[in-house]
Amino acid sequence: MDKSQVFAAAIDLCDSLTEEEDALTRDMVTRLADKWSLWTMSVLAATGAPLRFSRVMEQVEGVSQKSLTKTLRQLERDGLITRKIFAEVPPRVEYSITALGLEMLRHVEPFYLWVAKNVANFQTARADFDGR
Amino acid sequence: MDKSQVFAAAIDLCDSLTEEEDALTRDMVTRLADKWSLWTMSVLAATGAPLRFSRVMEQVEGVSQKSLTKTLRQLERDGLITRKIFAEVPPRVEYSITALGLEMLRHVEPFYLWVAKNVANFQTARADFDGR
DNA sequence: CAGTATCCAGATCGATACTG
DNA sequence: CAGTATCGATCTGGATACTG
Repeated sequence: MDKSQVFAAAIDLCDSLTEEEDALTRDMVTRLADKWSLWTMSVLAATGAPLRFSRVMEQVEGVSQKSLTKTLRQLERDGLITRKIFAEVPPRVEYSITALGLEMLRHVEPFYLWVAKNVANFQTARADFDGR
Repeated sequence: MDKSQVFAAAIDLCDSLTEEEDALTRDMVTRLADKWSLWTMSVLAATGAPLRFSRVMEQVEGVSQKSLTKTLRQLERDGLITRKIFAEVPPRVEYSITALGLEMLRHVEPFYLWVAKNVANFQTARADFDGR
């Protein structure tokens, strides 16, 4: 197997991006890692229907109101979810996953599953490393 | 299409993990997103041969010595790269990608390519959002 | 050469309190 | 109900200086 071919396509593609596009790509990858984005998206996808702010907050256990608000705004800004406001009293706001958001989840899932499946490998690697 | 099936496997798998395993899984996903890990791994993979610290630093443009050291240690700890020290003066240290590291890159690549290909979608989404 | 040590700026996130 | 505002602890990463 030729190691140099792994990720080569990604590197080539990366080189073809402008600085701005590259920064945005990084940004999207980074989004994966922040504490609540992926979880929030998966809740909206799993529900398959619009969800109010408070329902999302219930399902994303442990998130603070502030962090959830920020997470939802970022996801909305990037076109991964939609936010619909109803002019009612008390106010109602509904969040839904978009087609782009679903696409993103689909492309993340294989990687995520692989990591979870290999969790034992990482545990032993760390044990070996720490016990040296 | 049934939205509720997207990412469902990941959620199920996630539920089956212990708290410790779940934390580790998050950790690995987070590793992806930090500023230099993916880039560093892709450099080692693309080279396909052991690389000295200073060579890695040249190719991962913009990384500081401190950040590169930290990145390399984390990757080593997780079994994604190896670090070989030669008892010479001046000291020589060589880094290589592992099979596990290559596997990880292979599972990340599709997602990464998808993001890069959709960079225009994200740009217009942001432009729409900001101009409202 | 390949780090370590120290300092510092900025971002992140939770807790808490307040509001249209 | 769905936020915003503020504070503080914690983390991240860069710059700089020093060392086996």
